[in-house]
Amino acid sequence: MTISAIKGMNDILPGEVETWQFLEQSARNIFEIYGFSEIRTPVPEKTELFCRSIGETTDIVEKEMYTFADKSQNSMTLRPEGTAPVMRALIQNRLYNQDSVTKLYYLGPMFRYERPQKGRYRQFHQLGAEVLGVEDPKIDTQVLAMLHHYFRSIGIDSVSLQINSLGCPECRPAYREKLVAYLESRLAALCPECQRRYLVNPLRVLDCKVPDCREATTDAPAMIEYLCEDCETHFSQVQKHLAALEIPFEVNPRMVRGLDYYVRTTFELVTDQLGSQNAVAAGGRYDGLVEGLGGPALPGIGFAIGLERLVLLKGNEKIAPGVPVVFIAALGDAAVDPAFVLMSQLQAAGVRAEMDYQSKSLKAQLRRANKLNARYCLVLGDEELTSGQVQLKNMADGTQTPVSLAGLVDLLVENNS
RNA sequence: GUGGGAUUAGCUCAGUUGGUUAGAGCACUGGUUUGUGGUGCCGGGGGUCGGCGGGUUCGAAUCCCGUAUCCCACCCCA
Repeated sequence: MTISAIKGMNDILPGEVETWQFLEQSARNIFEIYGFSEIRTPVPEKTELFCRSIGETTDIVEKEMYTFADKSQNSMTLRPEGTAPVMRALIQNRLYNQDSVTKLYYLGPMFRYERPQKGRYRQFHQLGAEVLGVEDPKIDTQVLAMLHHYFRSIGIDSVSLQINSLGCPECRPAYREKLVAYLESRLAALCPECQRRYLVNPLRVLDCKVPDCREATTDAPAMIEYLCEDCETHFSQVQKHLAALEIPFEVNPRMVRGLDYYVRTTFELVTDQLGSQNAVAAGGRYDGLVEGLGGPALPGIGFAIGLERLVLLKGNEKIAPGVPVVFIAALGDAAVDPAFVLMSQLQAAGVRAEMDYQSKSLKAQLRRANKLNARYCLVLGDEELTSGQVQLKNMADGTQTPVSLAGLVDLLVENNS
């Protein structure tokens, strides 16, 4: 039996890794324009970090974390998301002391123990950004503008932006009571799952996908109708700024978050092209999180993009792999070593050169040159070695140019640039 | 955690109502033709039919049960 990768954890292979690199490089370019710096944190963290930030009763903490004890019996967890570790690093290293605004982005693998399916894996990758220290709604809009800019730059337009406000510790409790009372009056019409959770997590019921539940809750009270004055102002300012920047969006009063730390503005970029995994990016404001983790009372807002989902969206348009500039075919055993030296010289000079490492027939070598889509091809045999002249063949149009072996490197270096 | 589908060559898949030595295309490889490659033709290697356990049968790749993995959906999320 051969050894296979762990369930839900995938290799990223040549042919698809080019798409990843493109998406990552584009993100670095765009995020830098908006003043973000990269931060890299460890993959495992103390389990407590996630319990305290994400919330004890969330699905992630309750049943999806990769938690284990190390040899000293300390409980550690492979990070299931990126925000909490970044906040931990921010507090530990006092990054907030540099400036009144801290802008960070991260990129890396996350782990959740779920049943894998399209666009959802046990090891997956998130690309996220966080802004700390600004409560002004302009920063909410700024973050959304950057997200919008990024998606435009990578050529994905099949997503739409949905926003909502979850209120704050001032106004949410009162709303929550109203919602629970409403749900209690409709309890019989809800799906069993919602009947179980309406007390623990009533907002979740609004996001239920069972048609009957949606039907039964069409006139449920919405958080945005019960926002306190400050939250109301904040939310309307975000929308005003979005309109000013001509960023299309729609308000979805039923959108909720799976993590407990979110307040006020929340948002998702959704698509209809990935089956049931419709969220490609999501995020929101988390004003109490840093303080809750023992840091200063810093407001924060951020998002995370699911890279596997982004790759799936981008996937159709394959990014062509690099092609060799020149392929060297060796004719006869005596030419193999000189061909190898020539190839090495070309590579050392910065020219992408290829040959066949095994001694094959000339036909097989040339077939490989064609398969690799090399731009030029030359045959090196006894004749060429004694005369010092080779025929450089242009594979596209078939034309041949006589070139001296001595001048070949210079010619190709020039041609390459 | 709950459902549905799948598993046969390196890859994509056929294999009819169970019936002898299990097939195709691509890929790989040898030869040949074409000016030293792209085309055509002729050959070749490669599979104990995912694994294990069990059942039905004269006979199982084929039917049934268990188990593993993958995919898809639910749940949830990015």
